[in-house]
Amino acid sequence: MASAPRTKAAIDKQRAILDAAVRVFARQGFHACRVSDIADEAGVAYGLVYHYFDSKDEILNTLFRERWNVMLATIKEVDTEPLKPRDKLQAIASFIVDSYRHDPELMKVIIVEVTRAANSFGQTHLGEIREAYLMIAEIVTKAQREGTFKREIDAEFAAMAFYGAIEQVLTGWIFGLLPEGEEHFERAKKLVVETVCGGLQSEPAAAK
Amino acid sequence: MASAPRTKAAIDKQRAILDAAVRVFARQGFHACRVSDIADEAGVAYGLVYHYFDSKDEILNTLFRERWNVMLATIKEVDTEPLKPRDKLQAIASFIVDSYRHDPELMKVIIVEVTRAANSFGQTHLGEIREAYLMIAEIVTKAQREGTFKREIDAEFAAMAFYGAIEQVLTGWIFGLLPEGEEHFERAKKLVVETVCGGLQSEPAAAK
Amino acid sequence: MASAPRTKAAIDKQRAILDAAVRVFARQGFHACRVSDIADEAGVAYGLVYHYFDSKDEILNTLFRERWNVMLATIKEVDTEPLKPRDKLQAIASFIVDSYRHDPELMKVIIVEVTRAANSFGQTHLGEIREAYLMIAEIVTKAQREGTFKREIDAEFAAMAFYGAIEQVLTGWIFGLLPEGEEHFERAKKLVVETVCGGLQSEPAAAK
Amino acid sequence: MASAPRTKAAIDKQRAILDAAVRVFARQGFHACRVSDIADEAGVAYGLVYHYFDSKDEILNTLFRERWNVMLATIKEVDTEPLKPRDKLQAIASFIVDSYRHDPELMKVIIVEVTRAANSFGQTHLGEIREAYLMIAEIVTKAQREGTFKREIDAEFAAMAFYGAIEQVLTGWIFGLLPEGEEHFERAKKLVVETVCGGLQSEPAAAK
DNA sequence: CATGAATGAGACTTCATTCAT
DNA sequence: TATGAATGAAGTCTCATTCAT
Repeated sequence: MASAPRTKAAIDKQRAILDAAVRVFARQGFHACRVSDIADEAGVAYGLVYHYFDSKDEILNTLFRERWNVMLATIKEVDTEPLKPRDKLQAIASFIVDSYRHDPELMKVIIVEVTRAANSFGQTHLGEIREAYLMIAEIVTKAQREGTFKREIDAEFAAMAFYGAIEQVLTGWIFGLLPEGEEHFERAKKLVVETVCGGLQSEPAAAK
Repeated sequence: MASAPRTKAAIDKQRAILDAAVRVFARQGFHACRVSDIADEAGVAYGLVYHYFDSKDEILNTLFRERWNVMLATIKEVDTEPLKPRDKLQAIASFIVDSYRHDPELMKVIIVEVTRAANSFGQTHLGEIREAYLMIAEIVTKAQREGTFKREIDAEFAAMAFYGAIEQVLTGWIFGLLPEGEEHFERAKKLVVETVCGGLQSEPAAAK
Repeated sequence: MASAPRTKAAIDKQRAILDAAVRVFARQGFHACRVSDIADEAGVAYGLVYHYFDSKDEILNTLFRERWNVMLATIKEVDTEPLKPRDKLQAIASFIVDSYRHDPELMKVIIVEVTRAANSFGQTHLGEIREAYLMIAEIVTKAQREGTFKREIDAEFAAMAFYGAIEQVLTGWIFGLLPEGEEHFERAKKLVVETVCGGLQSEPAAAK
Repeated sequence: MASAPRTKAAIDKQRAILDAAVRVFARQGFHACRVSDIADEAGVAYGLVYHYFDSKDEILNTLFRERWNVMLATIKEVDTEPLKPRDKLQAIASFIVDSYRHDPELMKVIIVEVTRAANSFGQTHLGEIREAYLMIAEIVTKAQREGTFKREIDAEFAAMAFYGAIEQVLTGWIFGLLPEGEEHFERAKKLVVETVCGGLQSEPAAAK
């Protein structure tokens, strides 16, 4: 960080810049926006952005880390609770959907600019991203050991499928391909877990 | 297109540029690479790229359309065949995985630069992308009508989850998070369908 | 000056800033360093630098004038003393070398940033710099009148050669091209005068 | 170099940029001028400067090397000729003065921006600069071995004094402190050698 | 006196695109 | 078709200076 803010007011300014960056990144995309757009959106002078951040990159890195750390902490906490595997996945799915509900622009930025950006920020945060996948895989592994989940589906693979399904639903909202709104968010939480855990097939068919 | 190639040699040149672009986009990312990088990779003069393409954007657009049209055609064809819904999804999953197996760089480019790029190419190709989702959803809808698939999971939603699961597996390969290789590709085809159609839960648990 | 310091403590602060500036200018060069570097080096707040100085330029100007005035005073004094011309030049050479010995960083700054900076500070201080040359030339002129020095070498020219020889020796030390240390400093004082006054040629050859 | 020019016309353009840079650097100083000033002076588009050079720095580096290599070659050649030591130094002094006469702006740039720039370009070209000093010192060393020059003055030291005397004369011209013109140039060539080799003192005085 | 946040002009550099040959 | 020189708009980052407290 270019300069650690010392006063309360300074911290607020830094926050304002980060929040403005979310809006601008979400609206225009990281590459298409200019640092001056962020400054304008935040209502601060151009130079102040560089007073608090070393570069445009660092702003996105900061945004990603802030949110991803919450996610990692959540998954970690969920895993320690006495829940059934499916409920653990349900809690994670709910958290991610709620993250989107709470701040869709931030999640858009994270998904569009980081978790799929194999040549730029995704690479930078590979370790942190992988950590989330591994923790989910761990939940699956435990479920397989206790017999709740099928053993023939590799845990790491299952984790990717699960996470991918959720992220794609968010992508659907982001692109305007799926309907948004309270009820849809709640429904999505259930459905994604029902899909990945219960499967799309009806019971009789599955019982084939 | 800047200039439709007439001669055989010209068509080859254009192809060489497209193929070079795939490698360069995959290696450096669309934004990070320069048009001169593509020319160098293709072994042609800088200006020639502009003889065959109007812009850097058009190169990516062309690459995407070429591949996506094949995908759309495949899904369309699959849907007309007398297959069980799950086998249709299996065929689609196989096609996508094979696409990656056949040309991982191209698929990397499509996933990283287009299907998740909500502010740039993703927006440009939104119609085509949606078309694929809708066709998959249509398969699900029919399956639900005939009772093979559960009706409580919205077809469009199911389509997104299905597609997202596959794309995430490809993303795992792209990022080096999942192991690649013939056997893994084959296994992935089965597992993704087993996960989404059959569910992660073991029968007894599901039967609960 | 931005604000003439009144209290003893204030004077010390201003001195600390000047001393810090010498170190920073010597280490990074005037252009490459930032005002904040000076503040950091001095251990004072950024803004305080501007409390004592109007600009970054003024700091260097102050440093130069402080030292150059001592030099001018010294030359002036030397000239009034009842010394032989060569001894006068010897005294000047000694003063300059001692200046370097006493504060090599300051002399580095003066030579590198001022006396050769034809487009910036050198131009600003042209009058003062010329004054030194003229006083040396005056010594030579008198020596020529009294017959101690050859008349065929223009006094002004001789002054430049003399001063240039010394400054180049200092440059050699600054660049690490000539060995430093007490004995070298002492030796340099003698040699530069011996070179310029006595000449490099051995007597027989000169007597040719 | 950013791009090696291939055609005759391209080489001319590159030359035009270098020549323009000399004028601009000499007039405003390296730091004070902008790349656009160089482009304007050369009558080319801004971007073309970067087509031929990687950076503003590289332009100066190129200018320095071009000239300095000629100097090194000249000194080397002079040293191989069957001349008396003093005549060798005379040849070198003449070459430097002629360099100034031929292209005073280039010499100004080299002296002001490189040979005394201990923190930037001087450091970059330290090796090449030292090489010149060493070759001159070598001439002195040989002269001392054969008895032409006094042995009590270290050769390296003498080389610095000699070179410094010349450079200071050029500096005098650059600053407008010494009169320029054909006759002065010719006179300077002789005087600098007479000063450094013969000494300022008149014979009787030297015969002390 | 002292602090460091705030400002914004300015410069380098990049690179997509055009053009003359 | 083919080449690569030429163009210039645009964006990031720097940093001297100002200002509110």
